[in-house]
Amino acid sequence: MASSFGPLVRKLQRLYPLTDDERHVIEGLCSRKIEVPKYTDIVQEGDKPLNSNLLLQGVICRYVLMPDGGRQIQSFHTPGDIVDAHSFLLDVMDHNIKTLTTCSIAVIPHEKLRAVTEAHPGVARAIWKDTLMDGAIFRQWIANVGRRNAFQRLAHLICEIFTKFEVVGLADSLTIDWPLTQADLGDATGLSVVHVNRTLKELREAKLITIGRDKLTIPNWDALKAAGEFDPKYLQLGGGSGDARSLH
Amino acid sequence: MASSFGPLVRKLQRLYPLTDDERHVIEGLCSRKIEVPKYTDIVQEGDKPLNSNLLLQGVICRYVLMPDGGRQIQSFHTPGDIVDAHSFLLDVMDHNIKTLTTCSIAVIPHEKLRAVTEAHPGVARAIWKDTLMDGAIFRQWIANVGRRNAFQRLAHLICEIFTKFEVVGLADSLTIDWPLTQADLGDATGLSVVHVNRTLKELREAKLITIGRDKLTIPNWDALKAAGEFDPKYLQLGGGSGDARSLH
DNA sequence: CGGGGCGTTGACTGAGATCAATTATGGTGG
DNA sequence: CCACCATAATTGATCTCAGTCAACGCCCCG
Repeated sequence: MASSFGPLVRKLQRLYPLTDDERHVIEGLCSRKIEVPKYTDIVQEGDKPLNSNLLLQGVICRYVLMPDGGRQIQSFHTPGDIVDAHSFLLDVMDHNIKTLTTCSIAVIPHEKLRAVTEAHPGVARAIWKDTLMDGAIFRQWIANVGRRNAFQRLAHLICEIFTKFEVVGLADSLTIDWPLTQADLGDATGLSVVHVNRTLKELREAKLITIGRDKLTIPNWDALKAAGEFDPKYLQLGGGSGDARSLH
Repeated sequence: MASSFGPLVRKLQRLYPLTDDERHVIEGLCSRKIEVPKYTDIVQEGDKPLNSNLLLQGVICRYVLMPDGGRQIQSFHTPGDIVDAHSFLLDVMDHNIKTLTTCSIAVIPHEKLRAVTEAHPGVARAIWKDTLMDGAIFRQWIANVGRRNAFQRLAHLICEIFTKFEVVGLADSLTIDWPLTQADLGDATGLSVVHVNRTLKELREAKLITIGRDKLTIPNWDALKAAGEFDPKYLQLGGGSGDARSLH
């Protein structure tokens, strides 16, 4: 029934009941569509953007560079995510955003966002809720990096990514297209590349994952979930009003 | 001029221009005021709150408990913070919130929040922006825990706390009332208590901090800031329309 | 077919955890 | 006012997980 709508409407109505009117308003937010090649920064620290970016296709990460040259990835994003919704209200970017694959992106001017959220409290609330969910994921990452060992951290992160893929229909049963290098994984979990490599090997040997030719397979979801202490509650997949497909 | 308003209005108008009307509406959000003793959980994981809590006085932390009994603190809060604004839109709590001192708290019913944000887009935007700033702090913490060593982590955290205190007038020149135990610091930075102790000693020996009798003094702000790579940009103290006191 | 990025492995090092005492510190009841 | 107890801070000794350094293999792409 909602198949004529784009990924943002599909996502938001999973979070929040939307009227037909609101659905059309959201669909009209996008001003133009752009294609962005792999490994391209779309926003950089210090920028004062006038648009937000809705990811339509591909995978994107958010990261900061440390003074010593290190990098910390703070989140990954899948289609339907407004990767920098917060730039609507926070004027200067405190991090960078980069594509990890070729991406298709819809550009949403802040002035449109302003007009629409002013006129439609329901739409404002839906997008607000979306930004709050990002916050919930950030909090999880703090705990992941602060209190889990390498094995658990990677298991948890892989669970999160897989789930995000699955929700937007990018999982083929037990496997997904894997967009990350081991360096990316290290920068996301606060580990060195070498240690990521060794820990992935352990995960493979424990039969929790299979990696081959840009594909990742999770043969035993429950085992990986347990290893990473992964509880998808924080991803807020339960509530909302969308077609509540049961996951896993 | 705004002295007749409470800490929330003072904070929000620092973030966002507010009309007189909006100021009064915000002031009217609070339904009742409660006093909460030290070390008391005010919200717990799994709760489905019907109210949000505005901190009027005292210090509060947000934390999760890990399966192995460990604890990860995810944020600290000072007066003017709505410590669980997100519970307005995310129905189930994925973490706990606890007082670290005796606290005075204003309870804001979600239904009031709903009515007010629906009728006043400016108020909605101000509170939304506030939740986005929390998100910015979470992101900083990911980087702090993921990519800095013990010395830097503690320096950074102490800078953040001191700044938050200063903004709401809780700093007496170079010193503040220090509400944290070393265990708290460890749980916030992902370090063990023992190592926190040793690292604080280093910070003392480097003349970056002084701790005595529940007071913390920062004799050399610039040095501590440099040690923690602290850049207050993410706290969004610059913009807004409040009386822009220059800090430091 | 050569070079650069990424993955893999080994050897060594080190920051920070863990274990175990000991010493403040502060609150409480007699 | 003091004995007592719990909590927090401090210190030493030892261990370990993860970082660093270095080399090598693989594979894709020009």
